[in-house]
This record gives sequence, structure tokens and C-alpha cells, in this order.
Amino acid sequence: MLSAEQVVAAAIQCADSDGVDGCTMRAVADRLGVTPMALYRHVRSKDELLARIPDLLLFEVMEAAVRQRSGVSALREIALGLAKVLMARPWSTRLFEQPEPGPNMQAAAAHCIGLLVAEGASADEAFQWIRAVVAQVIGEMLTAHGRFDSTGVDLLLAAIPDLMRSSRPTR
Amino acid sequence: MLSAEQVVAAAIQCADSDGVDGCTMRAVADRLGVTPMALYRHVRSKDELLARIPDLLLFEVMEAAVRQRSGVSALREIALGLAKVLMARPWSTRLFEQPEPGPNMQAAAAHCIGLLVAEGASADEAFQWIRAVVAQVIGEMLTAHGRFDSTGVDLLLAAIPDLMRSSRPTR
DNA sequence: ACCTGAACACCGTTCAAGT
DNA sequence: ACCTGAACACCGTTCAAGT
Repeated sequence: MLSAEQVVAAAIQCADSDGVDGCTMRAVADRLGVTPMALYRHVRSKDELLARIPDLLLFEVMEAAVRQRSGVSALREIALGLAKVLMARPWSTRLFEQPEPGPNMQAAAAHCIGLLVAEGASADEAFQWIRAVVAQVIGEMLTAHGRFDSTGVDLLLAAIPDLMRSSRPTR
Repeated sequence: MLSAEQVVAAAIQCADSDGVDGCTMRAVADRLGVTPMALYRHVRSKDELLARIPDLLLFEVMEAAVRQRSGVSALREIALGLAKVLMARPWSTRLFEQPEPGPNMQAAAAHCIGLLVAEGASADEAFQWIRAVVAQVIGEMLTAHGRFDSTGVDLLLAAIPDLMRSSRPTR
């Protein structure tokens, strides 16, 4: 008896051993000892299956992020954790293009935004900063083919405290 | 009588009208009034065909970049030009993951690095900054699904002049 | 409800053959 | 040299059928 999460986990294993192109419905089914058609009971299409992978990979990143007590440190944890995930599985980078927004992504973002807002940022600003940092990491990994140069992330993280100060000039 | 560039251009047209998934060897061949096999005379594989698309799309960006006379303005031109290209053809963003480094990309980068070095940066620094800015734009487009928020690019471009000053403290 | 088997309409690519 | 036609080994997915 299969669950959707088992199917996604099997897809991750397939991609780990044969690349994302080797992650076919038939290969995933084989790994589960099941017929390809059985997958369609738990997943609408191959595209949906692939889109569900990112959130599953972010479980530990989310755990680390919600443990932080300041906005910038949560942001840093998200950036470095995501970079670590993408370095461990470079094939997954492209799947973050159209991820199914899942519980892990949402929890990490919500916690980080909450902290930044408590520190004086607007919700819009906080959202933009997360987006910018995540975009930097993904873009960096995508263009660097698996290596990670933290130049861009460092610049962004260094700039944000200043922006925060200037967005609440008096107190 | 076909040329490789014609094949790449036809592939761009296919992707424009049917998305990158509709850009099959058969569809490209049809558009050129030719058999799928004819394409293999000019292109080693479908992957190579797709990898050649980015450089062709960057022709005008390269023209604008080499016209600049300061490193940061060349960098800005690359960032905004690339963003424009990716907004016009969102399907192409993912192809920048493994681009075939072509003449346009190389000319734009070389000009920009030359300017930054003449202004006092090291070649390594200049290279890292270009990479960071390009990564930001691509990551932003990839995660924003076609819209472009310049927050990250603005932060990076604002930070670079300061870095440049500090890397040559005396004169 | 959950899974299977057979089949359909596609792919990218090879290989021998044409001119 | 350049292109074609037929064929191969795959795909994702549908549909009817089993339990």
C-alpha cells in the first residue's frame, strides 16, 4: 500500500542514482516493486511528482530555520541550508523552478518573515529579501554547475541589516 | 542547405510558440521543411541544440554591454539586458543552466571584466561579481516565474562600488 | 479502493540508403 | 557532403479489467 510521500522519496532515489532524466515513471515504479500505473493513484502526473521533490528535500532546512531567533540568522540558515541541499543533489536545482509550495517551505518562510517583521521590517520587504536570497542561491548553483560561491549571498546578507535600520529611523 | 545557426533559430521559434517541451527535433525539422535526421548533420544532439540557444539570445545584450565605458554600468547593462531576454522568453531561463559558452557571452564578460580591472579590481573579483549578478537575475526569474523584482540586483550593484574602493585603498 | 496488462501516440537517435 | 526512410528502444499516459 503506497503513499504519495513514498513515491516522491523513491523518485529522489532514482534521480540520485541515474540523474533526473533517469527518473522515469517506470524506474520509480520498479524501485517500489509496482507497476507504473500504480503511481498515478497517488500523483496526478510526472510533472507533479517532480514538483513535489523540493519541499521534501527542505525538511532539515526548515527545522534549522525555525530554531533561529533573529531574522537575518534565519535568512542565513535558509540560504546556507538550501545551498547544502543543492550541492548534495545538483540535479534537484532545476526542480525549484516550479516547486509545489509545501509545508516545509511555508513554515521556514513564515518563521523568517515573522522575525523580520518583529524587528521592524514590513512584510513586503521581508518577503522580497527572502526571495532575493533564495534566488541568489539557486541562480548561483544553477550557473556554477554544483559548486557554490557565497559572494552574492554574503553581499545580500550584509546589506539587509542596514536596510532594516533605515526602514525604522526612529524608535 | 542548412546552417547550425538556422537550426538554433528555428528551435527558438518552436519554443516561442509551443514551449520548450514542444521544441522537439521533429517540430524543429518541420519548421525548416526538412527531415528530423537532417538536423543531426549540424548539431550533435538535442541537448546541444538547446544549449546553443542562450548565446544566440544574448546578441543584443552583448552589443549594449560592450558600448559601456564603466565596469558597473556594463554590469548593470548585462543584468537588465539578461532580465529583459528572460522576461521575453521565460521558457529559456532553464537553458542557462548548462549554456554552451558562445561568442556573445564571452565578449560581454570580457569587456566588463576589462573595465572593472582597469578601475582597480582584480580579475578574480570581477569574475565573481559578474557571476553573482547573473546568478541573481537567473535565480530571480526562475523563482518568480517570469516576473522580475530588481531588489537583489539593486543591492548587489550598490554594494560593488564600495568593494572596489576598499580593494585599492590608496592611489 | 488500489493495482495490473495491454495498448497508443509520441520521443531521440541509429543505420543503411539515396543523390 | 547532405539529406531521406524505415526502424529501434524508449517515453508518459489512457483505458478496461482484475481483486
